[in-house]
Amino acid sequence: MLIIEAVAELGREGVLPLGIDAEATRITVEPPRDPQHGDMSTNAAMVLGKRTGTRPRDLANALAGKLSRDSRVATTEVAGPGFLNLRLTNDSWRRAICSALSEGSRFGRPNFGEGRRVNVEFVSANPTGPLHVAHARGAAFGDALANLLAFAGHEVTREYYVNDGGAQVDVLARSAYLRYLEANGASVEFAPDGYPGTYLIPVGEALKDLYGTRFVDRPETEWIDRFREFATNAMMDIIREDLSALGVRMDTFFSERALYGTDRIEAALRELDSRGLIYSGKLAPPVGRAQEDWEPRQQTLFRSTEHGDDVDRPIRKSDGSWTYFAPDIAYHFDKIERGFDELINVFGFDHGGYVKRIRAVVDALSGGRIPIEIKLVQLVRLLADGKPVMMSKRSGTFVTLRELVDEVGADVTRFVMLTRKNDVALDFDLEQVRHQSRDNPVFYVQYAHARIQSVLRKAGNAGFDVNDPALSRADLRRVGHDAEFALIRKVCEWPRLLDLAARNREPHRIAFFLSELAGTFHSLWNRSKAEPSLRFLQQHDPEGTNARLAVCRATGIVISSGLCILGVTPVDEMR
RNA sequence: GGCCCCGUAGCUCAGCAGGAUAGAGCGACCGCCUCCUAAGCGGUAGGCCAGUGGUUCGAAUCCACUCGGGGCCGCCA
Repeated sequence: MLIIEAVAELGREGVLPLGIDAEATRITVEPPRDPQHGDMSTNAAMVLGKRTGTRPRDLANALAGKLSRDSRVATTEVAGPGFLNLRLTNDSWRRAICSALSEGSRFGRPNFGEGRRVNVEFVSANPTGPLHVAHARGAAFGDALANLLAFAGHEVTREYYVNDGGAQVDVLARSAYLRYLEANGASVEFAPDGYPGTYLIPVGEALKDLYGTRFVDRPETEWIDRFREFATNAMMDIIREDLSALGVRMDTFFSERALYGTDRIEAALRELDSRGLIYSGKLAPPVGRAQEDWEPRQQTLFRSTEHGDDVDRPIRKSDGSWTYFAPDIAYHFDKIERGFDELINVFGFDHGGYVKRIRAVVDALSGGRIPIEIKLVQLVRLLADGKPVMMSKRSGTFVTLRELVDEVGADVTRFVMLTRKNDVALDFDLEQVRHQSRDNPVFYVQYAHARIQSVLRKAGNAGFDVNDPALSRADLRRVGHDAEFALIRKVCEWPRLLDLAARNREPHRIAFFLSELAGTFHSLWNRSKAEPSLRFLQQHDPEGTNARLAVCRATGIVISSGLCILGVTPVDEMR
């Protein structure tokens, strides 16, 4: 927050004459948990007192003397072991609202990204079928994180790694072949590891339209390449549509298959080899698990233990072919070569075992220069009538992203998916979001925004100028009630919250904050029923109305930009 | 056996780059619509922050261990 910055600087200035290093990093200036303690609180005296051997309370008093001369500081108070509590003048708060109005959707934007290029890889589901509910969480999280980082000044690339090179797409091709035979009138039976989902039926029909009976009863070698490519493309079309239904648009789809036969994999391995990280050897059998059938085999290994992994990882099978890990190495090498300053991967929790080796690869290939963060997204349980909805991929009846979005809408899906930190399991209660009530956090926030828009519409119709430039000139001395200041203070928390959310890669904080802000707004709204002086629109008092409209609009700006970061549409009215 | 996540009010969860008396919603109880959307709001009750040690002026927050719950791990991707 601007005010925090200002106070922090003042704090340093105030401390300097006392001969203390201003770069003391453990000094914090933040709003205290208990508002009774003022608007801002700093532990500076306690931290510095320790260093200099001065009594914290004496230091705090000295600081208070300096700070109380600033025009923005209303009162200072030394409390507890040496906290210095500041109360800002009402004008400081009013100025913050004005700056919110003049900055509009840029209000609160942290700029620590400084144009750094960040690659956010997310979803990256195998192209073997439609996206399901867990992917929806990864998509909502990854996209919101990308928005958040972009908002904080990063140059963000959203990327999807298409695993179209492994055995699973052969299985897909065979399943598509069965549907193709079916379209040609045969009766078929799926292998236990096949993909029996009905989404391949149209693919089989399309293949029949394309090839007629040409590949019926022909050996696999004749059709597998064509069928794999056709089916994979069809699946990626479905996945793109699924993402689009959720409002997610990728910048890049990176094909694993495209790495093969181009020397890309070999080049990445040469790079590792040049760093002495490739060797031929045998892995020890895993401890503590059934190992009767363990046969040590000679294979090519990556010395990932040099970079923090628990064991070295195979990159060639004993028959000389690549493991799935080999193209992963090449893929991350490619990202590094594309010049990103930072990599972020969003994985499902079932990929927790790959975190260390991916980190090791990036660390090794970039010589430790490119930071990579891997965010694991925990599982989602859908609840209907308070009971988990059964999701079975095997039977082909798993709940798809599309079904969920069709049922509750993209906005609800995204918001609810972001009401938990990424690494905590999430219960998605279908019943809850069907109700338009306080239970439904999406509704609650949307409702606040709709009320704000409604007020502004009515004000506009009544002849008030509700454009931001006009409102930013409002005389905010006309607002001063506690309930109004509660809202103003909440709005002013936005920049600090954004900064924390972006630095910690925690978009869920925005969802929680918006709920709180909406609550503060609804509270003021209802106070006005008992106290008509709090009502926004008052025809007989145009100047006061302008001032209250300014606060109202500032709240709307924050809700709107918060929702946009989450990828949720701010609505103007409830229907 | 190893690794990852979690354990905070009856329930669902915030808070965790250490800070003062631990917060919110739901549920329970008591209230509030001649007035911009009551699809809402106010109030009351409710806690050994799993446990034990450690670091610190100060720990729900950091570290170690223990106990509980969930998940992942073998040239399958």
